[in-house]
Amino acid sequence: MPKTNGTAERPALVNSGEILSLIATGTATSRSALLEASGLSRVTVTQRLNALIETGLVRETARTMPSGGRPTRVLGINEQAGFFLVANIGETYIHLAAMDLEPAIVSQSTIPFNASDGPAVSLAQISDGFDILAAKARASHGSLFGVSLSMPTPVDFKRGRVVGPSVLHGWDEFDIIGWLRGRFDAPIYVENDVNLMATHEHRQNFRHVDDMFFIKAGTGIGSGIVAGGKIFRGAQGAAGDIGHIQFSSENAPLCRCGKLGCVEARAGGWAIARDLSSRGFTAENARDVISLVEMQKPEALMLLRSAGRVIGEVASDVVSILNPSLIVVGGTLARGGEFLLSGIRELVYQRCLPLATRELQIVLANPQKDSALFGAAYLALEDIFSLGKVEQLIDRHTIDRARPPSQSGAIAG
Amino acid sequence: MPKTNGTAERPALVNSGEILSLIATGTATSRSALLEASGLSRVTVTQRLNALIETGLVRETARTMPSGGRPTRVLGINEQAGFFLVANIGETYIHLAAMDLEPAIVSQSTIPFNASDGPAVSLAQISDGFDILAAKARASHGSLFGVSLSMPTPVDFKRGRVVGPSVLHGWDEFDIIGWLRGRFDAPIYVENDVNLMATHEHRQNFRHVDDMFFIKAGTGIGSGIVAGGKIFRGAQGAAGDIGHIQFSSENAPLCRCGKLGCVEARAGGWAIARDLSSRGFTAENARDVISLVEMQKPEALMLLRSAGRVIGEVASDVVSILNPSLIVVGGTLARGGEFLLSGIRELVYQRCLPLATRELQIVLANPQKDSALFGAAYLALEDIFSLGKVEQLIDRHTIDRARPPSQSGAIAG
DNA sequence: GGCTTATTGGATACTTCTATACAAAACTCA
DNA sequence: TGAGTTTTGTATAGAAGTATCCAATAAGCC
Repeated sequence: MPKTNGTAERPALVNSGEILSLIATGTATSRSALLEASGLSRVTVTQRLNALIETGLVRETARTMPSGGRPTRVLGINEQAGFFLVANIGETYIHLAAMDLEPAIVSQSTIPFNASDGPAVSLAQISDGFDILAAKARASHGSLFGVSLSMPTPVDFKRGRVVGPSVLHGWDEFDIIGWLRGRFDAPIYVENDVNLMATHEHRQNFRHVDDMFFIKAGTGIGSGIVAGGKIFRGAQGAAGDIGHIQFSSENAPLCRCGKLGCVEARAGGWAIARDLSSRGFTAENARDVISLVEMQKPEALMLLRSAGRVIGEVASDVVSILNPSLIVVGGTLARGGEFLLSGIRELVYQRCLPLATRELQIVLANPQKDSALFGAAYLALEDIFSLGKVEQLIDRHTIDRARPPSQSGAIAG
Repeated sequence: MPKTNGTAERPALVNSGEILSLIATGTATSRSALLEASGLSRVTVTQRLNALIETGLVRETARTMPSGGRPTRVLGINEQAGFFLVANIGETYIHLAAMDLEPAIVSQSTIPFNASDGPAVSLAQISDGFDILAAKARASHGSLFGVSLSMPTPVDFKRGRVVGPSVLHGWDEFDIIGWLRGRFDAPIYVENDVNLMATHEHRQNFRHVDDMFFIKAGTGIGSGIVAGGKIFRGAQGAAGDIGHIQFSSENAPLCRCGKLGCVEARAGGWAIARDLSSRGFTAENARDVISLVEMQKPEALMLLRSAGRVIGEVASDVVSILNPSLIVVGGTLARGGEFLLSGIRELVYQRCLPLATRELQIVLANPQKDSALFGAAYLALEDIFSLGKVEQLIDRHTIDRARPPSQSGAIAG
């Protein structure tokens, strides 16, 4: 007896998940590549591919790839077959967006964020904002494929919770996924913002780099580890917490965390702002620091370069421990360009053994404001299209399509 | 047309690799577990399993597991179906062994090692030693399944070469795998000894820990990273090189590597021996240090504890960066027990955020001399039985068995 | 000992996938 | 323009795997 789900009337769809996964992840984007990658026969691949194209999930793109003979048609997922709802929770605002499967932003909005409101209130505000974006997106982009949240705190990814004390009082151990499941009928993801920025940078610009280290130098300092092409999270999801590594020395500055001499207290945006303030400038955070840097104030340049050396000190530890082939420096301070980078490079090349540095690249991230949003979309995208879970997506999609031909416009609120 | 290989006459063997892999890796060790894990039907599993048992690769063990009804028979690979040749290259000696698939040592030998001989001479000596061990092993343990080498230097695992300048002059970039392929017709592996010790410790005692950090504190200091259950090697295979992380401070000691203030120059066995010598003791290496510790010499105890604090300093960096759930301390200095461990614990708990330490365990490794050998065996074992490669093994094994006629002439077919 | 439970083996009809061959399509290059 | 090359589609027979039913087996439990 066939399964009692969306694939019931389409036998060829039953096992087509593998094909969809290969296309979505970019592992195989032509019919012949699919043949090789899947190990299936041409008959089977053709059959399943046609079924997928029929559902609208996959389409033939206009592009072709030269082969010597008849060029191969490039396949891709139809970016408009579904959409994600993503949110980036910042310090004082929340950035919401509906994103297609490219991923690209379809529509977006911003709402104020008050950390003291607690999770239930803020999640309700986010959900309300999502509802508005979803109503628009549903008209042009099919159904909701996933919800993905970027948090400015450590997150236990598996459990979908903020962990450890942080600026977000009341969020610690709050069941975010559980709460959102009550409002949205789709897979839900919660992840730390730095890991998402690292994901975006990797997928967008360095997809073929196996081991990458991403440093976010902003008001605070954090990092994301890409090991074997995947985000490495550690036991509690706290991996990459380089901001509070301590260096012992005399007159170690006091950190926000209560310890002395943390990296962040020496090189974070707030620490540089602190030092600039004591020299008579007005600066509170990383953005203020960068403004002064852009005005070419010598004190700001000097302090930024010196911050680079501090970050370079941790970076050299990381290089010794992880031996990445690429370090990407992002965050607000990265807008300071070479003034920051040169200090990092200096320390890494000074301290690390040549074996680890001879093929090491240290570069700036693309300054992009929505990096965490894109990372959040990639996270959802890749999980949803992963081998074990695609079949669910296919079911979901075919059922949704079977329902209304959706011509009549308005959606009630 | 059937494949023209060892499985030609046994159709049921053709796709039985998955079954074998599941059993060998311990993922599924009973018939019902195999059914679930493989997703195949019982008929197919039974058929393939029988084929595997017939070849002698798999056998039913005497053990059973209670189930409420008829207990399930526990399956396992037949440890005597094949053997590995493994070698651990030390500073002045090479430890050779033939190991079964348990893995357990079948027979062993030791030959002197002279680093200045160069790779060709030493590899020839190793191969000669292997030949003797193999001749014995072949009589009782089937055919050679793999050759695995443990090196006291950084190794680029993928390319099978020693990389970076080290104590082993002439070995840098020498094609070890290529050389050994001329002598042995089996897969060949070369890996750094610390990674192998970490592998052994993980597989033997902490198989279900995902993220583990292994510190080898001996004459030198190194480490092995287990991330997601697998050894993490980094871009050049140089990951885990914590011995040469520098701490800036006044009167930083000079390291063997030419830099100032490396961890090894502060806390390595040779550094403690150096400090003990300057206090009138006779000590050259980690073993000498431990002898003095075992004699309860206060100076030795003090220096060991202080070395623990230095190691703890790097360990705390590692905890911040990787967030492991377990740190295992091995190597000769670990024989100093709590005197070493307490210093490590002290610094880690002092420096790291509670989130990262609240479930962190810091323990001593089992003091076992052959740790690297076992690690080398596990390395070969797991690769050979991995999903993509088992089929080759089956071919190889069935051909080998078909060749030497045990009784007389032809096998009925 | 009988009852229950769960594993294990085997036979059958049926579904799914493959191998193979042939044909058409779409590009390059001379 | 036509030959060469590779991709793509489809029909067919046959191989491989599954579902299902029935039966035997080996424990624990009362």
